[in-house]
Amino acid sequence: MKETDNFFEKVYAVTRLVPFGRVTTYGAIATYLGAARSARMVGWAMNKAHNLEDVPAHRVVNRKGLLTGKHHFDGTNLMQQLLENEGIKVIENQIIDFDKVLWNPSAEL
DNA sequence: CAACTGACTGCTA
DNA sequence: TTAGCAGCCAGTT
Repeated sequence: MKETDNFFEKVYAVTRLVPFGRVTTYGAIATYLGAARSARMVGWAMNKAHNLEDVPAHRVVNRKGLLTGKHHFDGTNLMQQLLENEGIKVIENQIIDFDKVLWNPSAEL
């Protein structure tokens, strides 16, 4: 493939470092990587990452706490199911107490 | 070769 | 306050 996956590689690394029961946003990761305006690229990285079991893409949601990417998972509510499995409450694709489960790499790291 | 879409975000009306 | 629009990078058609 490509060796310049530094950006994507970092996305995978941060996503994998997300603590149990916590979630992060595309913007948070993008900003942490220095590409605040490239939040979409994070989503693109997740698209490829969803093939990698090592990358908990279900812990990555948009800034509203909405499970925008759940549609990309195998099942229809697989992403929501995984989040609930971690103790995160999700209703109608929206994370409850999103501010409490939000994990900021720039702040925590 | 050119244009559009896409797991988003932030600003302006 | 809520709603709408433009900007960004990369991949696909």
